[in-house]
Amino acid sequence: MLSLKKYFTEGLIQFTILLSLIGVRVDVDTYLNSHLPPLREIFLGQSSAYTQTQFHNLRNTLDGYVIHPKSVDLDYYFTARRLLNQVRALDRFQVPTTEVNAWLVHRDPEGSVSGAQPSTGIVLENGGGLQDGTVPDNVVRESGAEQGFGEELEDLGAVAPPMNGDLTKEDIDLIDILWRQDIDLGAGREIFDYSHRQKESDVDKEAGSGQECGDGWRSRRGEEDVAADRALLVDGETGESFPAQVPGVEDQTALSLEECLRLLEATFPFGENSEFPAADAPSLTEAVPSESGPSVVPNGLLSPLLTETELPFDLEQQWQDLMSIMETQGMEVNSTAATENLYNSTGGDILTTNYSLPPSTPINQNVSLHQASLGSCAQDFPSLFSSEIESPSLAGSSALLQLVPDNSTGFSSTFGSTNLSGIFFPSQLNSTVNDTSGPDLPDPLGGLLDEAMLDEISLMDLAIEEGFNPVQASRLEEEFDSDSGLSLDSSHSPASLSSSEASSSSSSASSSFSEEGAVGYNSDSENVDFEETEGAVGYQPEYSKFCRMSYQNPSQLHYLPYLEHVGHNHTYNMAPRTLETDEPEPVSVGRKSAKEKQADFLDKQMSRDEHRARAMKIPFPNEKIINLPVEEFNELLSKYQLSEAQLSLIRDIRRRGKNKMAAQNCRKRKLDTILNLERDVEDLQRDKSKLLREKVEFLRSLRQMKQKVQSLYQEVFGCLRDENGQPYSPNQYALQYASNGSMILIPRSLADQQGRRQERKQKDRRK
DNA sequence: TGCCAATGTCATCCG
DNA sequence: CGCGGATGACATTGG
Repeated sequence: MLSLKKYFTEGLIQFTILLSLIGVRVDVDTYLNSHLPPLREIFLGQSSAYTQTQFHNLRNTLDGYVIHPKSVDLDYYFTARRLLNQVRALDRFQVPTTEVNAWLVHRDPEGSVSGAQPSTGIVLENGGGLQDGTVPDNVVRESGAEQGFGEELEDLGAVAPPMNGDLTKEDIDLIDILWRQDIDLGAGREIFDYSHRQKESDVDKEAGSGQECGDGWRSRRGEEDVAADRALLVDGETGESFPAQVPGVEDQTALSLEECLRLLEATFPFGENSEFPAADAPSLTEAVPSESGPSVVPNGLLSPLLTETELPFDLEQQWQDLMSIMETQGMEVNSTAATENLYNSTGGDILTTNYSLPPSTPINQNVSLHQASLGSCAQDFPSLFSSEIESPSLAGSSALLQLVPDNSTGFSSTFGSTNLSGIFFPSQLNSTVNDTSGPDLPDPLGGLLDEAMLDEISLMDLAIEEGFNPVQASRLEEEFDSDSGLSLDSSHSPASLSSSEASSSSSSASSSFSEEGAVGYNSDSENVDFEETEGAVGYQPEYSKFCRMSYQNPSQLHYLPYLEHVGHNHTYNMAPRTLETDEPEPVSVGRKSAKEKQADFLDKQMSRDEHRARAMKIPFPNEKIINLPVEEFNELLSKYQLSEAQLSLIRDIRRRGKNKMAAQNCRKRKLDTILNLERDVEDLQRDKSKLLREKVEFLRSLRQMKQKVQSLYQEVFGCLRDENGQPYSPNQYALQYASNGSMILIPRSLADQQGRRQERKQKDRRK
């Protein structure tokens, strides 16, 4: 039997969770223009047990959302609404202002290092370009990436799904006509969209907080194009504008090599986490001492998400993803002039001599990177590279060009010995001449951002959208101001309601509401000594406030003054006058018609047990029968000479009365349990949504970093020249980080070898 | 009159 | 073993 009960209880919980989940995903109330009651209403019932008489006009639902079916809690309501607004604010993809400022503060003091631009997301969102890799033009690819970003936003649910609202066919036709009339005025069709208008009106109604939520929606449609013209990118949700300049991508042609390296460092702050060993590098490189002091690493380059939050997945995984994505995409993004120089035929002949060189016979040219300058520097090379390069003695026949950054220590600490060649120059490049059109392989990160996940996020956002409508507050206040139909005592104020309910819900929030037991709901009673007022029903004032049985309206109470401070006297089994004496007396004296009315009224209010008690001439009120402790109850019984039938009835009354209270408590508990579960589900969904959003942000940051690294790598690589002043072919050579922080140029075959070795290691480690 | 939500009651379990 | 709380199931009530 116990297991059976447990089964049912768990079944109830599961059912509740299931319904909540359904209620989120199938947002009946909002998105389906439902004529159905809100979901909660479906399984909790439309009306309220305790507020029916108080809020019979309220329907207990505002905009389809139940505040509390049993007792309205304004504190909770407004708190929930405020929190909901905050959550909605979280919902928007935006870089908080403080974080943007942090980026600016941490920027490399040299203004030329504009790769450290503060805009975290959109403009650097070139991952799309990385993925398709077929568009040779950077600018085009960037715009495509922006589109991809927009789609991503939409996938994330940041954009309200289209809905038809309550449109009838006439409405649609009218809209069509109006639209055709206005279309030449430049009005977009969407302004006739009912949902759009509704959303806007909602936004307008949202004071304060609405600004952040709603404006973005408008700006998404209205300002998007304008923003693009202004070279500003507008966050689809927040409406924040970001400068569209992407110095990190295009303007870096003007960067010095030194700065680029610093950028590289800052872009990869993984430091000790870098798992790329220096195993093979020392044999290939000859360390050149660093010339500079402590490195200046603009950590601010990193997305604040990366630095301030716990990474959702480990860096190792990120590295692997980075490796794979770079391998698949290779140099495809690189279409700048500098890169193209790498592939022109002029350098080919010279480089071919190096191709045949065995990797075991490297020579160092000892070219310090800081001596070179990056960018479209092809014409500057003769002057840029010192005689060391041109010197045959130094160059020898080696294909190994050692590049030493001026802050090599920082480099080594951050990169270790990293086979960048494995990252940037996939093996396919060795066999393919067309470097600009890399293999169109799926982005390994794409799996993390697949549609399913984005759909999930979208649903989560929808779930978050489900909540208190801004209109609800005002409506609730109106309802409160209006005649609620019952105001029995002074404690019956919104404040006392909310406070008492708050205490109840706070206790239940800690999952301990059941510990209060059957009498747990009278603890916060204001008129504790109500029991002294004879005739009060057995259950507690807290309960009586919500009890439907106490449906006397104030006017009736007017001529029942003795009930004013009792309030719920429907279980009286005696006429009021007789109660003071505790003596059995004929009930209906009938001296006056008013008195008769009173008696009739009381008769109607009396429960069956009270009628029975009166019929059996039980000499004390049912309240005492029910609520007295056993000892006192027995004492009371002993005072009177009662027949067996009377005693039996009294025991029944006591049993039923207690059970009645127990049932009420039980129902309230059940309801609280369901509500708490519902709240928990909402909280969990909110958390999940938040985490998913953070994940997306991380992935976006990672993509930015990859892109930065890629472009910087290409910058660096493009500036390298062999002893003849010709650029190296990325087909044959690759840059690699050595353990000592230096950067070396090694033949591609060697780099591929190392890359494969590392891959194997990673696989082993995963196992 | 039927529906439905709220409430009451009974039976039962359980501490 | 009786008391009383808890609770599922059913009955009653009232809108």
